[in-house]
Amino acid sequence: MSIDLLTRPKCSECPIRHRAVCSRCDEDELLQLEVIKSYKSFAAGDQIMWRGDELTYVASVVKGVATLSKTMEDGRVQMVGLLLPSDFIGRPDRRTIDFDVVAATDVTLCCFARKPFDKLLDTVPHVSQRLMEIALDELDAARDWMVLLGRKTAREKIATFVEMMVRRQHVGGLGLDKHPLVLPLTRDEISNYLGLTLETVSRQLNALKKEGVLRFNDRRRFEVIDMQALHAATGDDADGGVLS
Amino acid sequence: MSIDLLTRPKCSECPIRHRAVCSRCDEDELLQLEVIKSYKSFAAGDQIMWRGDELTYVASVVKGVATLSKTMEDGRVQMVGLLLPSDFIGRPDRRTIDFDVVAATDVTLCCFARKPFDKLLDTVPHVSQRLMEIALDELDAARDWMVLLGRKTAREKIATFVEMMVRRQHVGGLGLDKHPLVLPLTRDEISNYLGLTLETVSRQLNALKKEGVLRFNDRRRFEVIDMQALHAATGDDADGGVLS
DNA sequence: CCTCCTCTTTGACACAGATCAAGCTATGAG
DNA sequence: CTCATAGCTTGATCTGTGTCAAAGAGGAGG
Repeated sequence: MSIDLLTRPKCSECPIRHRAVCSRCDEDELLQLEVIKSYKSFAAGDQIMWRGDELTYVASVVKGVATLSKTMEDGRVQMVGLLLPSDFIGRPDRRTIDFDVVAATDVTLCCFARKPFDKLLDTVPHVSQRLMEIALDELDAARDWMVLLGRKTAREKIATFVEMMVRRQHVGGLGLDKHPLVLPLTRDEISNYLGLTLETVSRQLNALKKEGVLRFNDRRRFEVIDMQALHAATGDDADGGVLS
Repeated sequence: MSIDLLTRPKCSECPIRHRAVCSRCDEDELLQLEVIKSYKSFAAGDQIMWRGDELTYVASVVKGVATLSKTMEDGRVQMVGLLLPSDFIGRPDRRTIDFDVVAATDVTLCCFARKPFDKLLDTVPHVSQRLMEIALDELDAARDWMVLLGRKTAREKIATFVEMMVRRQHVGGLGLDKHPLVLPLTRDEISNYLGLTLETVSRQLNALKKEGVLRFNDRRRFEVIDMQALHAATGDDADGGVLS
């Protein structure tokens, strides 16, 4: 999965130092990019980009969680994407974005200036292919989310969300689907992601707790007691469980 | 808008006869494709592709309307896309699709065999760029739809849908945002697109009729009496109205 | 240690939309 | 012309979530 788009740690101990590589040929063709990349940090709650902003750089999430969301005239909010480490912001040939990007936790981005990046796309072959893959992955994710938003019950939405958190942290992280899992969003943010209210999120989360499916230490830290029951509650096909 | 992806009418009177062109350089670089393309027709209701099918060809819709939808284990259905004339089916480097494609009306597709098409992507530069644009357009559309599914009321959903039908038929068609508009989907299909039940769709549509916003001849054919009221009912920003 | 502030939980109640159930209207076949 | 069928409308009722309100954590700063 898109771990090595354009940024990859030079050594695993120092997750901040990335280099640009081509994931296809696995060579440092793009080492030139080293020169023009930079890091930006944002505190939890900071706005990273505003809807309509000129995109002066593209970026990859190194650390933390950011949200993409759209706000209606009257204030209703729908989150349309969640950026975890290794996810990418930016799109070739688009000067602006049509949603807000906000740091949900403290976030570090690895940024590439727009112009050189665009030129890169023309010169190095496989990079644009990689970007296409990313775009299609996002499209698939968006469509799955449409099913969730349009047809799933509150309980199924919550279970799906939790399962997704488990999977993403399992893959990126250290293994062990149990002990050290984190909910990187507040109840309110989760509700905006799932098309619910924060009260409903709270109730459903506590229902799963009461049933012994989840356990919470903190409000944010939890573990899954009964993975099977969790999956059963998602409403998804039986197989989709462990697969990427 | 993506009218001239890979298929463009040779003359406007004969919309069936397409040739492959590169929309960037506007040259017939791809005329070779003439050789390997073919037309397939489907009757309303026909399944065009099944979820998980091997994609042996990519295609462009010439005539008619097709739907993309996902079905949950227990039968709940969510439509995740609507293909109108000039829309494209298929994705580079993906062998399968994860949803069903069904003909909502009689449909004619302009098909290109998979293999030569893939090779084309490697050789002709701007085609893959065009595909990227298409993918990003679809992604934007999917995200707008997420807002609709997650946050809009039944009335807003219906109004948004109708407005979209007006816009799409206005652009592709002959002009005149009035008289000859068609609802290419049944109430049931619309409900699956909007995350509602068919009864709610029927009620909301008739509500708009009773208020004098719409008028129906047929169950399928309608005209917009009060465009402004329609837009006001969508819940969208004031400006988005007439823009592409 | 206390206090403020933000996030969360919990309860009571309301309502939009789902569900269930007839009945209606076209259209096409025989 | 009649019948059958598929799609649509309309009504009555139910229910899952939203809404409103109040009170309970937990952390940060003094």
